[in-house]
Amino acid sequence: MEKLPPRQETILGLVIREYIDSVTPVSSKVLVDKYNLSISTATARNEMVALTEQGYLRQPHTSAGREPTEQGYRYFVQRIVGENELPLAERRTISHQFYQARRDVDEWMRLAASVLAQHAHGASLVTAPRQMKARFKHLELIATQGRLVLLVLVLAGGEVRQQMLTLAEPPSQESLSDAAKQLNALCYGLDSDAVLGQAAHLPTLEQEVARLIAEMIRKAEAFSAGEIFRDGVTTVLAEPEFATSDSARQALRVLEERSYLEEFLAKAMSPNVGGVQVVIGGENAWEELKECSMVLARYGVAGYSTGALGVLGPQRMAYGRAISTVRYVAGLMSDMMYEVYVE
Amino acid sequence: MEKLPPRQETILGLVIREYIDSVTPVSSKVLVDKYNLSISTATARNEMVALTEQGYLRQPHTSAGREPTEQGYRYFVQRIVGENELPLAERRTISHQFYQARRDVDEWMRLAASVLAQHAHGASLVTAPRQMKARFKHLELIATQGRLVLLVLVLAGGEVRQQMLTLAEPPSQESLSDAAKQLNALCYGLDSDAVLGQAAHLPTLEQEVARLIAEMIRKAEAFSAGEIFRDGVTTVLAEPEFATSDSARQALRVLEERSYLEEFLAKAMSPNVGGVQVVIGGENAWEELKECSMVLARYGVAGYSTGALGVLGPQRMAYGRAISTVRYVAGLMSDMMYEVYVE
DNA sequence: TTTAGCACTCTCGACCCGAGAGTGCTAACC
DNA sequence: GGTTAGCACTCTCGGGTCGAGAGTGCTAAA
Repeated sequence: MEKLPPRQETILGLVIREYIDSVTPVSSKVLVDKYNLSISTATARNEMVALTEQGYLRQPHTSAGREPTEQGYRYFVQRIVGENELPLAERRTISHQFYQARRDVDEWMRLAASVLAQHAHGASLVTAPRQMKARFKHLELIATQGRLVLLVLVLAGGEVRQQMLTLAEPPSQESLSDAAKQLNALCYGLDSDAVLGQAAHLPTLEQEVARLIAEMIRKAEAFSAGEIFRDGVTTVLAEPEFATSDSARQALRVLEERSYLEEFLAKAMSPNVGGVQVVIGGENAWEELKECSMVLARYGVAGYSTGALGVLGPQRMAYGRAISTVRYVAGLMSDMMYEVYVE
Repeated sequence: MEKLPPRQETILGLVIREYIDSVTPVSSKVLVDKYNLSISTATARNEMVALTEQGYLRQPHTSAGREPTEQGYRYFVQRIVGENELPLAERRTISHQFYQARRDVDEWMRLAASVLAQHAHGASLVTAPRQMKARFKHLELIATQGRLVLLVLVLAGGEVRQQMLTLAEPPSQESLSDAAKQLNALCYGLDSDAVLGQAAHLPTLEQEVARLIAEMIRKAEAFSAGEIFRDGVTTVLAEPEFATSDSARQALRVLEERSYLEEFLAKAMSPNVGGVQVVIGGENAWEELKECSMVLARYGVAGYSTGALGVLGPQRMAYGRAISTVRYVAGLMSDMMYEVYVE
């Protein structure tokens, strides 16, 4: 993306800022008046014509003001907003919140979603981390009623998975504990294949459990069964862009449908500016996100266990805020996960 | 609610059915034509006047058709829809889906939400079950990095909770295992107070863990940290009632905000027709739900571990379907939980 | 008690119109 | 050459009008 002449850049930036504020096409008059430009409206108009011809601005109709195009936003994000950090006060608040929740593993992602929604002013989403290479950490077998057994599997990294298991006959808790003990000793630190390898030379009960475990580990690698946390959906729906419920519904569908989101986040994985990826208007590939933008980042420990988090808003979202918030929260989450991750 | 004369009841039922279909005020003409009534439009009109005077129907404006009032829906639900069950074929499909997921405890609620949304044609919500009287079942202490310890607590009923714990100095996995073993033996089946009682005469590490456990158990009783599963939100937003995003947002807010929902479900706990509760138009108490109705039920094992599930839709939802679906799914979930629940 | 007939009412969409905002262009100016 | 004042032109938006159509309530007859 070529660099624009300084004055055009200034004007583009101001048009975008003003548009984000007012959500109405920006006229040359308000631009000059509101921002005390030392040029006349006619000059501003000339520059705006140039920007329109180059595709950075658009007129909804003749004799209306200008509004930014996707290309305009992209230039804005890449060249104008810059790499500013979140204000110290906000960073303090956020890190304090995470500090207070540091013990409650279940709470981390919920908190991340809430913080993102609040500080980036958008709908946030946070996926539970997925194990790149899941490994066995600990197993617990618990007798319930009759022939049903509850299998609790802890993976390296602390992820917990549960499954039911039906045996041929009611087991005693002792026999289960023994089996668990043996498997714990045998499988510690192993991956899915290795666990399966162990299964071969084991008694039936242990063998059955081992097979099940191997499958659970594989599943954990393939898909995060963990949920997707959301917050601030209502807030973002209040934005005038979503006044017609049709576009609201489209945006929501993306947030709701898991498969969709997975695909999307996969594509958005490739790291960009400081690890933060900005997707504007679905980048022509996502019909549903035509009117939206997303600011995304991955978090976690690279190569082991990572998830994605981000913010969705209308195209005219406050990119600066959003980018720095997403970057900061992703960093915090990564740090916390690093501490828990077991070598 | 008094019983209406048979013909009025018929007409009320038909008006509601037709309104649910067409979402436009129902005129005497379409009523007589479409349902082959053996009365004239004038007679139908007379009855409709009577129903309007009694508050079961309403005219949006003079010389428009009639639409049902909340009172009308309520009569419809209580007297007309009856207690019909879901068709066998659908019951089979559903129970088969649950059967396939029977092992995957994590999947149950997600599945319930999906089934409800699909079969009852509304936005569904399912809260994770909450322990009425949570008791200790099993504890696992896992060393991570440095002084951090991951505490995995399994409660009676299979609910799993995780917490981090920071010790004064890095522990060995053996010392942790020993502590866990001792506490498991000591605390099995105990409630929060009893666990706290045990804490007094224990070495520091065990004592600290025991206190933490007691607190976690108490928390589990007070609030379901477990999430709320939703499905079909997008579908219900497509309904014409929610065309203006304002009312859509109001309805969504109820679905999004946890505290809201908790309060709501608490109120809706009192059992009603076959354990299923129908809340129409927020029953004058819930401003946000003015345009919506909900069909709710509790599931789980009474007195031990229960959650709530239900469907939210526009006031003109298909009550018959919704009620039978909710009842059936709640029943299935309860059965499955009963099997897992450990006496 | 039911029904045919009819006058009456109200909504809804189409259309028109004028005010106002904002532009693009031209010509003068620095 | 870049900048600016002036001006004609264009398009939207809100309000008002109007006629068609739908549906009612009422009356009187069956």
